[in-house]
Amino acid sequence: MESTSSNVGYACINLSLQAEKITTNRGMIRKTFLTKGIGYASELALKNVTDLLKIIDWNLENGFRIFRMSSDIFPWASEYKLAELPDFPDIRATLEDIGTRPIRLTVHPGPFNHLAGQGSVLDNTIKDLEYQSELFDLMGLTPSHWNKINIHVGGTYGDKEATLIRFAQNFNLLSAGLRARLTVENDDRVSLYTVEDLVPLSETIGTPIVFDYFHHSLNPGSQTEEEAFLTAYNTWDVRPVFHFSDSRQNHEDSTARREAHADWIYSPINTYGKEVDIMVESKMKELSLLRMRGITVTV
DNA sequence: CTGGGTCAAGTCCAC
DNA sequence: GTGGACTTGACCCAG
Repeated sequence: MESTSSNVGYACINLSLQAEKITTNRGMIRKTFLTKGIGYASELALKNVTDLLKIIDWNLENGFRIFRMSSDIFPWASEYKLAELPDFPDIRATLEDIGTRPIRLTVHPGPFNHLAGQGSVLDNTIKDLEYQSELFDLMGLTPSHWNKINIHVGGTYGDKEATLIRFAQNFNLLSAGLRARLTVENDDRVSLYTVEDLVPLSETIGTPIVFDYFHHSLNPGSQTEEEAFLTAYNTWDVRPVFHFSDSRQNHEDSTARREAHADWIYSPINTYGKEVDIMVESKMKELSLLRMRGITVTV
């Protein structure tokens, strides 16, 4: 459901509720899945979805109107169809309930998704992404970039441009709903993709670019932050979602990897006069946003 | 009940 | 060449 002004949200985990065992990350290792099968997967999925609704309602009560869902709500989702789960009727009813809430939901599927990949890598990617899209369908949400399914290109295979062309070709293998939801994000390492690198892809397949401020700072290419921000901004057909985090190395632990995210947020977020939604990626989750409130509002 | 070892997936990179 | 990291550590079991 669309809201009319900029929002700030966080990803996957609510630390306040996690302390009360309210979580959407219940899963199992392979051995357990092989022993217990989809009956147990169904049980965990129902608990995850039930808790997802609780987290969403907590968000609304606390003024958070955008949230990134975990990609692991359904354990071993690639191994069955959702409708096969014994608890599917309850799961579906809960997802429908979630779909009525006035909050912008997004997902960021795992780093194993490589749409430019080949063979089983590509097959697994399509399966995973389609399942994420099906979740939004079950929530009754019309396919659009409002509920983005955001991924990285995931690798260059030794040839950045050829890989983007393969990504664009494989994009045509996806369902219409998934194509309407997919977005791509700039990478944090210089061997991978800057915002500028992703522009031709975006122009070819109409997929908006998610601008990640921190990744840009580590891999700016030839653009300033403002230029990359505006380049990405102009690829969107709804209000963008951009990612923000601070550097752990600069703010908390000088020995940390340069790509590591800080626990908290220290810097103001410059949105260059534009209305955008901000997905904050900090280890302290909603706590960092509560602490940030009133200090760094420059939207 | 907890600490430690282990855990689906692909790619890149530091060691 | 191995292991860690990635959008998020969680699961399992021996003790």
